[in-house]
Amino acid sequence: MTTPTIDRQIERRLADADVRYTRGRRVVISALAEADGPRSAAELSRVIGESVPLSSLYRSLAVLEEAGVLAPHFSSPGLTRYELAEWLSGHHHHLVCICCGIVQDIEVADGLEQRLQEIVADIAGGVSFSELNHALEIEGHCAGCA
Amino acid sequence: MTTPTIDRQIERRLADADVRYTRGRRVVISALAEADGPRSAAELSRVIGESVPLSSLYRSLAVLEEAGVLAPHFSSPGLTRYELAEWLSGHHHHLVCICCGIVQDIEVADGLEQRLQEIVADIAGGVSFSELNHALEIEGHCAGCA
DNA sequence: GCTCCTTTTGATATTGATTCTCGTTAGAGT
DNA sequence: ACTCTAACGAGAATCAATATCAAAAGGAGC
Repeated sequence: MTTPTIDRQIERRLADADVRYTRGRRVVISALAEADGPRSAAELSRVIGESVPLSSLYRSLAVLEEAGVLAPHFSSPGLTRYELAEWLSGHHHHLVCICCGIVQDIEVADGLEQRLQEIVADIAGGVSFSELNHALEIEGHCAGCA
Repeated sequence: MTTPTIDRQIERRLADADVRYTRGRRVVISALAEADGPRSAAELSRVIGESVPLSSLYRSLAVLEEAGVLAPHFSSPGLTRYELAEWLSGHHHHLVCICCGIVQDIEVADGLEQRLQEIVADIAGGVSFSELNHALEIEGHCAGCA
């Protein structure tokens, strides 16, 4: 369930953006907060039920992404999954199942994460992009598909 | 353009899979070999022109992926980009433009790549996935969008 | 080159995720 | 409670991708 802390942070962020934190949007956030990885509109709808119609669900996801509360994630053909933005959930990486497409969050221990940051900084030094972020995706077969 | 070496490797792989290396498929491979990153069906079609209709282009991409010659890449909502599989193009990572979605390949120097491998191996050790592959995506703004 | 057989092609219809439209409803401030 | 604007929700529209199926092309044997 959504922690009170996260909920208050979202309330503040949405208020700053003049976006209302309505019932439907709270339901979406709550479902994503309970998930252990990014979820698509269809996956969320399955969990949430009919209390939020698909068209509203899609609009809520778009609005919350626009406000910086959600981040999109792409790993399966033709659909977008969403997760809480990193300033809410903490920096993490993903395990992606090649077989069924499900995505699971992983925390990386501080020491490893720091070494990763160094590598990314080294790479970013020689490149024409202005670096903002990095994502390490590890692909494999999940327990269910093994 | 497609190098003769890569072309011969693909010929052999497709022959082994009983899949013909037809004109349309050669055009697709050639366009992807010239690109400096993954490309979608629409992007390829723009380059290739009308000599390969979209329906055939999509089918070629699916067949070539099935045969292990192409690998899909997801970084923009609602579309799949393809690139030559790593056994053809070499292991590499990606720069993803947050703004326009374009993806550019990057080579990572051997030393850095080795450190990256170590980190991934460390992470994979404590996880319920059978690890097969890793991908480091660096997100930022490309030169055109900066 | 010709025949037969199988794979591939290409125009079109279809699916599925997502977005748009627009009249109705609900929130926030007064 | 009143007003004004943002949000909702049902359905239509869009767009990438897939399925269909008759016609064309590749390859093997003669």
